[in-house]
Amino acid sequence: MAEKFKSGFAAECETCGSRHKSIFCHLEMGELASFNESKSCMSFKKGQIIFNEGGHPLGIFCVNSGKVKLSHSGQDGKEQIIHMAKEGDVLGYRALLSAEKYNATAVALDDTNICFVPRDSFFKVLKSSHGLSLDIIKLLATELRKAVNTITDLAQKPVRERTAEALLFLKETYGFESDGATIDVVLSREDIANLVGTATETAIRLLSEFKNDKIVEFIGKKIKILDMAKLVKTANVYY
Amino acid sequence: MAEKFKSGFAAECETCGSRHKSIFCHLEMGELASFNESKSCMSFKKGQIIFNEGGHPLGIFCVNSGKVKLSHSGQDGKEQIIHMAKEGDVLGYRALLSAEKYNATAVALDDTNICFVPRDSFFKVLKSSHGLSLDIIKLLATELRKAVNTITDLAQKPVRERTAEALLFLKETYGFESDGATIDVVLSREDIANLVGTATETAIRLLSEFKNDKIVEFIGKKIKILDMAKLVKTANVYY
DNA sequence: AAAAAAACATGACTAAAATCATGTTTTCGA
DNA sequence: TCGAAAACATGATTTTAGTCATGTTTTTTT
Repeated sequence: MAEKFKSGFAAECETCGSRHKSIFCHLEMGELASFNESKSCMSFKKGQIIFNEGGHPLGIFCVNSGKVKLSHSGQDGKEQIIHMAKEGDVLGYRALLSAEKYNATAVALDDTNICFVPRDSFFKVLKSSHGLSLDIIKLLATELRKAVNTITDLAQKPVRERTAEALLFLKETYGFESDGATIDVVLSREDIANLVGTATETAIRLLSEFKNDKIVEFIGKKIKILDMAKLVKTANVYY
Repeated sequence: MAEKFKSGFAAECETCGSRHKSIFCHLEMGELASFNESKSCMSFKKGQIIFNEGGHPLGIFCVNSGKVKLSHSGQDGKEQIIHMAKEGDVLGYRALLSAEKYNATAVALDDTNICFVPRDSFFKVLKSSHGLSLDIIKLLATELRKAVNTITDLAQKPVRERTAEALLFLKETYGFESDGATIDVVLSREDIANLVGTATETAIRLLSEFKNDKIVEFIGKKIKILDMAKLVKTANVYY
């Protein structure tokens, strides 16, 4: 039993708080027990790689706490951030479900606690639980809509608007700190550029402009939104 | 019985040739019968709308013959083509499965024959067939990977490369005519631009350049690939 | 604490692609 | 079959964003 607490954080899947925010929220206790028996818990320090693009998926990763960026490598190795994960998110399921290699690399942005559920366990439960299948279908279908919207944005919106949109996205994903205005995530300018799909210098310049326009303020490495209305207008979205 | 042949083309789902190319290829005869009873067959002339972005999905569309473009409307109504469908493809399932409105508009590019399977029928079979769920999961997961690759391309590759890539994509999707070189689809330059994610004039110019470079030739409204190796190189892909 | 390495910032320049303008060709409907 | 509309084409210009260069600040490492 003691082995389950290797990293000193995880209890049982049955009582895991993150579960209720995840695709496993509808699982029954018996099904969870199957996960619990086979799962292993891991801690990743900021910057550590959770899995690598091109690798073979051996299971799924349930984020218990922390933040994770998922990025896909383009032409000359330039990375494109395609997802930002937080507590309750499950990672690595897409590759597993389509029986492909990982199409993205997952890197911890924070110290992050993750439970790993091996492939066989996951598929065993998936095969027995039609409800889980339907939930996964819903998740994938929703992700696909988001991806299509991102495609249209990239094809049609100028970098300035997309940069503003990225800040709104980060706010939606990670929320504000207790001051109700500072986005609760630390990213380098390069990460922001890779999320927006632009050059690092351009992202830096645009964020500086937003600062001059009193739309945002930099609090250490974090970004505080001073004028949400103006940010939304800059992003050119109905928000 | 005669009602089933309204449009003079469709027989029974059980004997439908398109089925084997579709997500329904693993369905059993009993399950197909359920589709067959409730389905209705429709014909669309070139340019007709099959369903509209923003509309509520009432069922799924199985393409029996013909070609369909799926496009998502951006900011000022500029359309972004997000999928090109052909015989065996199923349309409208994403919105239905995520219980959302259509996120794209489907337009026939050719005279197209389509079977419509109403929502309830589809879900009835989906609920009873775990195999179908797993096939749909696989389909969605694969579509999601493709979408992520498109996102990276749009963010990182120049228009010239993406235009060449679009031609390769069209070749993959619709194949060649009997001459083994002419892509078997008719698209306007505007459509190609909306597929690439660029201005119509830019698409026109680049295609003219490809013609001057002896990479392609225009045969009426169709595009003939003269130098595949050069096209692949222009697209900057390992093909 | 000093040195090295990232990360951030900004200016100057270049290249890419959009926009605007105009003309020609093709397609389609009356 | 004629006229209008749509599609195609191409030149000129402008805008946008990328690249290159250099300097400063912040972090990290020794």
